Order: sequence, then C-alpha cells, then structure tokens
Amino acid sequence: MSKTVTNSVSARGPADHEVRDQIVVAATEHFSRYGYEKTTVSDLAKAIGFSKAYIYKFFESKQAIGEMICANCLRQIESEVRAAVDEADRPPEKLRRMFKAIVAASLRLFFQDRKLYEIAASAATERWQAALAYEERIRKLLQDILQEGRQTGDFERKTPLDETVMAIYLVMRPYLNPLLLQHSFDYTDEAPAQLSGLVLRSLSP
Amino acid sequence: MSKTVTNSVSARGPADHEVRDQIVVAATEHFSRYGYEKTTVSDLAKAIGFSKAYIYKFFESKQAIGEMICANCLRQIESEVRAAVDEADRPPEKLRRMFKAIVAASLRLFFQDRKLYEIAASAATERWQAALAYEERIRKLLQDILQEGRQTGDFERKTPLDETVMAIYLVMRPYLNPLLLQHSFDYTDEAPAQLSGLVLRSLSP
DNA sequence: CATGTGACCAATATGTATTATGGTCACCAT
DNA sequence: ATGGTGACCATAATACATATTGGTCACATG
Repeated sequence: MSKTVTNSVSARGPADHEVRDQIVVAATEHFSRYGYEKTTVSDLAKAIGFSKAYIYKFFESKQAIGEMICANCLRQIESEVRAAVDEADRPPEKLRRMFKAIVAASLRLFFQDRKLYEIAASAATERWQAALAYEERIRKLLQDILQEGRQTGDFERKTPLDETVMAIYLVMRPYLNPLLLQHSFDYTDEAPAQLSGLVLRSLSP
Repeated sequence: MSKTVTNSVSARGPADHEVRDQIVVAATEHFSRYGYEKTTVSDLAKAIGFSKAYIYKFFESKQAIGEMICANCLRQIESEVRAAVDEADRPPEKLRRMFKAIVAASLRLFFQDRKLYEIAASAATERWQAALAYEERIRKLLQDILQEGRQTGDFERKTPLDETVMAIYLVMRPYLNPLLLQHSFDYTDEAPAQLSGLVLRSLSP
C-alpha cells in the first residue's frame, strides 16, 4: 500500500511518532476485520500495548482515526485510478480508463473490504475531510485530462472548462461516491462504457 | 390530483369497489400525514369504519396499499414532467425541461411530502412494481424525445438509439431515484442545466 | 354469494434497565 | 518536557421483557 501519510487536521501531539504509526496499523487491521463500529478505542490500545488514554494523545477522537484510515483507503483508490489513466496516452482514452478504473476500484473496495467501504460511506455521509479532499483530487485529475485534451485538439474548446469539469464530475459521481455506488450496482457493468461514450461525444470538437 | 388508478398486481377481490377507493383515500391521507410505518392497518380500518380484516379483502398486504399510494405519487410526478416537456416544441428544449422538471418534482415531493417521499424511497430500495414501472415510463418518454430529435435533425443519428437512451437515463438517474436524490441535494441547483448542456452537446449531429 | 367481523398467532416494534464506550483529567515517572 | 496511566463521567449501545402489528381464518348476517 502507498505510504501511510499521517499529517492532517484532527491529529494531535507529535506528528511523527512511532506510536502514531502503530495506532494507524492497528486501526487498519481492526477496522477492516471487525468494522469501524465494532472496534473500540480500547481494542486498539490493547493491540499496541498501551492504555486507551494514550491513544488520545495522538488523535482527538475515534473518528479522527477513522478519517486517517479512510484517507489512506481513498488515496489508494486514487492512485489506482491515476495508474490506469497513465496507461493511456491520449486524453479520450484517459477519460475512458478513468471512468472504468473508478468503478472497478470502488467495487473492489465494496466487495473485498466491506468494512473499509462502510467507513468510506460514513465519510461521504458526514462529509469528512478525507472524502472532500478525495473528491477534489479526482476532480482535479479530471480537469487535467480535459485541459490536455483541449490542447491536443481532441476536445472542444467552446464550453467553459469549469462547466465541463463540473458536468462530467456529476456524471461520474454516482460511481465515485460510496453512498451512491451502493444503489448503482445494476449498472456498473455498462455504465463506464456507456457514460464514457456519452461524455466523449459531448467533448468532440 | 390525477385520477386514482386502482388496478394492479397485489390487489385482491372486486377491482372496482367503493370501499377500495375509501381505503386508498384514507391511506393517502394517513401515509402522507403520519408516514407509512406509523400508520397501522387498523388505523385505516378505523378511518373508514370497517374492521381490519375487511381491508385484506381488497389488498393482500399493507405494502400493497403502500404501492398503490406510491404509484399514484409517481404517476403524479410523471405527469408533471410530461406537462413540462409538452410546453416545449423542439426536442433539445424538451430534454432540458424534462431534466429540470424531474429534479423540481422530486424535490417538491421530498420537501413538501416527506412521508410520501419515504415510501417512494422504499419502493426504489425494494424494487416495487410501482418504482420499476415509473422508471420504465420515464425511459420511454426520454426515448420518444430522442427519436423525435433524430427525425427533426436536432440530434445525431450514428449512435444506436438504445445506447443513447441508456446513457442519458444513467445521467438522469441520480435525480430520478429518491434514494440517490437524497445524496445529491448539493447539486440540484446546477445539475439540471449542466447535465442538460452536456447531454445536448453529446447529441449534436 | 357478497359483506363483514372478532379472535387468534407469529413476528416485529417499543420501552426500559443495564452495560459498554468515547472521551477527559489529574497525576505519576522519566 | 516527554511518555504513560487509572479512575471517572455522560452518553450511546445492548439486552430483554412486553406490547403492537401485519396477516389469517372460521364464522355470522342479509
């Protein structure tokens, strides 16, 4: 997995500390095995051999720990998507891959790491920083692809970039956002291709 | 409100019967005031002055009553959407109006008839006939607009019609389906215009 | 045959007493 | 300062006994 980044809002005490990492490791293990709700802060404390109170020297709440794990998880998805995009060299294909990778990665999280998925769903519902930041990074990635496509002449240039980004983001959202994805399983097979097709037609110069 | 249609699957006994209508009226009243869950079958029975058992001569379950009310409710939305579409005479504008009307009508249901909205959400979750039929009718309306647009030359004709219908339906779905709409409130202002724009660009010949 | 019901049952919902949990704090040790 | 904890509290989760509810059926009436 990608390097565990620990800086963040809602973190306390020494930013770079062995114990902080231990907490993150233990939390990742416990949350993904037993789920966020079923894991108590005491469980995590026990797992790393310290008292519960000590945990709170590093995180200001249980949710803050959840956010960290969730952030790692979303960063993981993001990097898969980026990797998929990088495999293509022309913007239209990049867009197709992006769509496909988003759906694939999100589905994988759902089916293979249900517990973590549930955290991501909470993050989306409750608008955690991690979720907002993830959305924003995906949006940026989309914007980069569109911008490149405009430069290469693959995409039209009349529509304001912001509008295009927004519209396509809205099209992708049901498959990006865990809350929406849950209700879109019936379409995950066809949606990436169909919607990529539609979007690319809308972008043709 | 549009005429209360009563024929359906999951209806029992005499199809056209005064008491059946009384039940529907009472259910509409109770469900929308107190909600589906909080209303008991006995409440409905009391309201129309019969015994609970008698209700079951007309409906095979409480859910069947819910489906009826929900179906009326969705038909109501559909007719608003159709009315909006009919106001425009050219297919592109029809499409814009359709999108706008769907969002407006669904939001109105949510904010002004929360209890009925919750039934519609259940209908979507549990795949009631009423919800499936509604989706199908909206899809058909969309298809008709697209077909007309192809004839008038407003829309491109290369992409297979089914694909176009499907893709645009997928774009609209987050605002059609009560379950998804709940998670899209942040975008209901801009989405209709932005997405209509994108869709129309994708349809340009 | 059509209209109508009270009594009844399994399953679900509800209220409540009890426990477990998230979170803090004063305090100890190095 | 840094590293670390047990005792404590308000609130949230749990468990369980009790009451409701959805649904059926045999039967009554005209």
